[in-house]
Amino acid sequence: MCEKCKGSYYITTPIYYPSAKLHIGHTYCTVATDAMARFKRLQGYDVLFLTGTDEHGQKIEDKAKEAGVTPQEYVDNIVLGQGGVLDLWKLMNISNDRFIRTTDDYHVAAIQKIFKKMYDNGDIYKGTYKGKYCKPCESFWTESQLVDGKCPDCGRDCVDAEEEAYFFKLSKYADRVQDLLENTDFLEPRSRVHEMVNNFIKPGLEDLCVSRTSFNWGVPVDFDPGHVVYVWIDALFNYMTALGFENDKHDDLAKYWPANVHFVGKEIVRFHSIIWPAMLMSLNLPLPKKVYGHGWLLLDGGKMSKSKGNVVDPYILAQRFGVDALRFFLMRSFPFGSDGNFSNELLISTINTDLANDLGNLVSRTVAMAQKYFGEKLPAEQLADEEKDAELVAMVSSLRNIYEEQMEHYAFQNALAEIFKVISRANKYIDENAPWVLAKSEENKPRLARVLYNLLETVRICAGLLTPFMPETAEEISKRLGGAAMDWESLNVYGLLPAEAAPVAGPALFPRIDMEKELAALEELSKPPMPEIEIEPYSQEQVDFDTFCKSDFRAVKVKDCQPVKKSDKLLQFTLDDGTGTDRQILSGIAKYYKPEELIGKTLVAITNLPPRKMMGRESCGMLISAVHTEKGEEKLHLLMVDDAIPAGAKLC
RNA sequence: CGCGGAGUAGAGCAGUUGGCAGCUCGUCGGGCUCAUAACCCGGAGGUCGUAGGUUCGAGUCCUGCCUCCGCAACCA
Repeated sequence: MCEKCKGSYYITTPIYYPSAKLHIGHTYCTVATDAMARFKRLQGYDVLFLTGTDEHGQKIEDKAKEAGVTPQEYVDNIVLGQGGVLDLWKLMNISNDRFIRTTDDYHVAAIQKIFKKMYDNGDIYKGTYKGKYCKPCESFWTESQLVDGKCPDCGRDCVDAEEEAYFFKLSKYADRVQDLLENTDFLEPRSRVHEMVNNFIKPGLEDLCVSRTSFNWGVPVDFDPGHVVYVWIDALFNYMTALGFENDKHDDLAKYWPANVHFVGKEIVRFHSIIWPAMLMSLNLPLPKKVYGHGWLLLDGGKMSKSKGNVVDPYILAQRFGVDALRFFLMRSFPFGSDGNFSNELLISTINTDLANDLGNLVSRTVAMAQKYFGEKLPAEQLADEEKDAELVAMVSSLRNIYEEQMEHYAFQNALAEIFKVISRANKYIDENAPWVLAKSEENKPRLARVLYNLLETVRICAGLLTPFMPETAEEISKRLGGAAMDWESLNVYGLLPAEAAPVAGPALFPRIDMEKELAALEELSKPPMPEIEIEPYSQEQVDFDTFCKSDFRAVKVKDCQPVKKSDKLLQFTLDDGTGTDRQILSGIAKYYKPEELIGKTLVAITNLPPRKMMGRESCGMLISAVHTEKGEEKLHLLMVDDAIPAGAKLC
């Protein structure tokens, strides 16, 4: 096969759930996929790069209701609106060929056909979702969710109940999926395989409930009104409907399926490595060649989450530091397969060290010397020095293949490290050859010209290989070198830059960032204006007097208070409630109080709540606290009353 | 004994199939003046969490233990 027709390459990101704006974690995954897609294009593959959004489900329905809009309006705003998903990918210079939304007409119609096909072949069957039902709560629970055989919400008895639903025969494919995971390199990194097999396959795969009747915002099951297709089939098949599977919108299935790789976050590895292959097996379709579960960006050592309020906004970072710098940082700093600790300090120091000091400065000093010593272009007469040039030339000559090897294994961090080893070597080469000394005598001009040529050629190849990560920077460097070639083949041939190269000066590619100042500025920006004190909105619903009177509030004295083992939230109280028998109550307030400081206090408790087990211990009642929010942080104060009040005194 | 991951220099991390413990930042000393106060060289700093085992040889493989993180559980 000729070099220029290497065949097709299909790569995907997950389709993201637009229940809120996307953050740096989504950006990380998409940038990685983009880098891989651009790398494959550079190599000469015919690439299809797909990303999109997964727009159905209960949560979106709820969010839309909250916002007072239709679900469609809600997702349209987050996907298409200003600062939305499409805007973000445009800003980040993402080169996706297609963007699929699960609300697209062709996808919806295709999903209905797929569902019917699996129903017709017997792998989807109508069954009953057997569970426990709590009548007062109107909630379904599985056996394992029950606490002591009672409703986990209210502690009351549950009854056996059945609800009609469709199931996919996942269990039928358990053996084949286990074989796929254990005996092929379908799922990478390898460490994820153990997790999947031990956690989900070995305990026994149950058939999967693939429809819902509890909400409407989804693809309707067209032959059974009232049921909507649940996320598994709806979302996972996007990878195929986007190519024209069961629809006429596209016609690339033969060309691109099976996918070369699905990049997914580790939280959805399970869906992609177990459920997805099983469904494809059911339809007798080829499986994707690989699923790669990448790590997460952690913040302060923990998961990023909206509730923690520590979500990093990619917009702010891209606007302050530049898109290429941000893309570079994400790929350079973290091994793709494992978690990494994100921090602004690391971001800034990476930009300063690699991009400003090493790469930017190398380009700057090289171009400046060429112009200073030779004017418009280098002279053709050049003198190589075998001994002095050998190491640099050898490193640059072998760089493309070393880089390629790393890229093929999704080791972006290592691929970039290899490039920067060469950049570093080039800076050293300048020192070794001291061009400013050579420039002092006319007879050394040919040698000087060759030294500068070697540097320019090094920059050409390094910049070319940086294209997948920093497309704009690579293009700018090509211009600075006088329009240097950076196609894949040329990056493997040392000496392609014309001897009479005519470099062009320009402003610093990556100005150094003042760490202290920048951190302070970011700190300011990331602080959303938090109200000093925030209180819970008042209830609009009225409670009738009789119902209220049923609540038996009592003053209680804390006899003892202990932390609960293995729980970071619970405290166990032994209380004197005036009856002569100790009352035990568990309360999730360990974050706010040290156990010992509560002993002896007089508190208020509601005593006639049904007992409830927590972490295996019984809690008889609830301690009353005052809660509010202060600068975005939840605050809690136990109600402590006058110690003169005797234990058991009724509050009314 | 729920599942999984991690513990390597002051900080952040790399160490693929066992073979002289490395990188970046910081720090200390030196060099250079082309360049973005940058670049180059050198020094200091590690009982590789811990105890045992396999081996000629273990950061790497095996076993026990400790600590941290994620999932799960729980948050009346």
